[in-house]
Amino acid sequence: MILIDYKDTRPIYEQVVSKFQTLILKGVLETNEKMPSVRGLAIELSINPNTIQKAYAELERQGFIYTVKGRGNYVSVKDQLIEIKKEEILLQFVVLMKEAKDIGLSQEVIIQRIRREN
Amino acid sequence: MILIDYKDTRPIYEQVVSKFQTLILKGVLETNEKMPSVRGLAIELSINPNTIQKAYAELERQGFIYTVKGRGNYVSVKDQLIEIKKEEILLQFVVLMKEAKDIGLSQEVIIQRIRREN
Amino acid sequence: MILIDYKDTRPIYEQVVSKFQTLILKGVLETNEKMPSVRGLAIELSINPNTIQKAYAELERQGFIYTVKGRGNYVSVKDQLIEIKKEEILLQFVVLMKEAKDIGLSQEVIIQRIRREN
Amino acid sequence: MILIDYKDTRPIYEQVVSKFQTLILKGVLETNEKMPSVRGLAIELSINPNTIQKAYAELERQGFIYTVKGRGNYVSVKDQLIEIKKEEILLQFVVLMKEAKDIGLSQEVIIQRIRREN
DNA sequence: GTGGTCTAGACCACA
DNA sequence: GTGGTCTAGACCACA
Repeated sequence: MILIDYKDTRPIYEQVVSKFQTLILKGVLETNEKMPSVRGLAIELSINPNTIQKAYAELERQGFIYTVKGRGNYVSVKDQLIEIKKEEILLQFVVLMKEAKDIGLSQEVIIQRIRREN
Repeated sequence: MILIDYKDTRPIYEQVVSKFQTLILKGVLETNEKMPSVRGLAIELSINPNTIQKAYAELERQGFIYTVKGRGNYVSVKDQLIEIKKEEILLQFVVLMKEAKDIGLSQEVIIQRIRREN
Repeated sequence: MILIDYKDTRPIYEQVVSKFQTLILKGVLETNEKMPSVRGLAIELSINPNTIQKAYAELERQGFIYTVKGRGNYVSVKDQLIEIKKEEILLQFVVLMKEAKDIGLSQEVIIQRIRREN
Repeated sequence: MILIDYKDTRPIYEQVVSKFQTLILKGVLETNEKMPSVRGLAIELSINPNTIQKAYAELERQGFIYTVKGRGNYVSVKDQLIEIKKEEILLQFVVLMKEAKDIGLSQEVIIQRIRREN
């Protein structure tokens, strides 16, 4: 389900976080579904359990999963997540647009390019 | 001219690089203008000369400045830099657009938002 | 595996870069093989870890190695490196040939000498 | 006669040395002709007399000029210089050829390329 | 353990 | 004065 890319420059725990975000947002993992156990996943990927633990803590902080003590981790309600994610991306567009303007790249050129590429 | 933000998670040398990139791209520092000396800037910002050195080496590698031994560092020809930067930003827009589509954020919603905010 | 030559006028970090380039290009170090650790090599050569760090950063920038945080440095895929290197050397031949012509050294004399020596 | 290129990465004195080598080898400056005075040239190029002094010392060491105390510097006998230079270049070819072989670039490919480019 | 960043401070080449 | 290199040593994130 998850593969670590050792040539990726990002730390492993960040890769794990990002992979699960995608799996959850795309619906591969469904609302309230159980996440793989920390230990089990660590063995499967041959990485340190601390690293998985850190990734899960981050996913919980971001609201993607919730923890039930003694039972494990579960996927949060998806619809709310998507709304949050959408806002984040819109914000990134606005920030990038500002950078673009600073170096004389006009809104219209960018909008044209976005339309062309998609 | 430059301020270090100790709450910023990025390393200091990276902040310095990024600040100067902006100053150069915005034209605050002009082509062939002398950069602050390594030692002078280090004292002004109360950071170690090695850290400035590292930032300047990176700026030189990226083509933003050029070094004359025994004389100092100078700002490179700006026009070429801007063209490179423009391409980079357009690429980021395309990447971001792809992410947006994956979670069902339509082109038109994004374009509307960009137009509204700017 | 690596020896520093203190009579060499080049800085130490450059010698280290150059030695590893050779080892990688010659195949002594193979694709995905682990590089010596920064600290370990520093102790072995009795030089400062920062100096090794600088050399490794340069090797990474040039595409010879890749870094996995918390794990170490690894040798990159070799084939691409060799193609780049070949082009560089051919370019150097052309430049040198031009210099030769400027002082009246003919193509044929050079080709003869190369053939004799090799 | 001589122009300093401040974007050149080489130190100024080295640029001066290299410019005069070319002028002498190409015959622009003839055998026994007087070299420009250290002070005069320093003023003309707006650089430090120490720098010119260093360049002339290097040219003398390499046999390109000779010094007459109280009179100035003079261009050496050209024919000998050319022979020395030719040997140097041939040596560089042999060294480069060795590098080429190490990465599997054959003599014949190089000779072909040299022939094609010239 | 492993690499990345940073400080304090020295010494060198070059101008 | 100016940048470049290096040492000694600390602290941090990551595994």
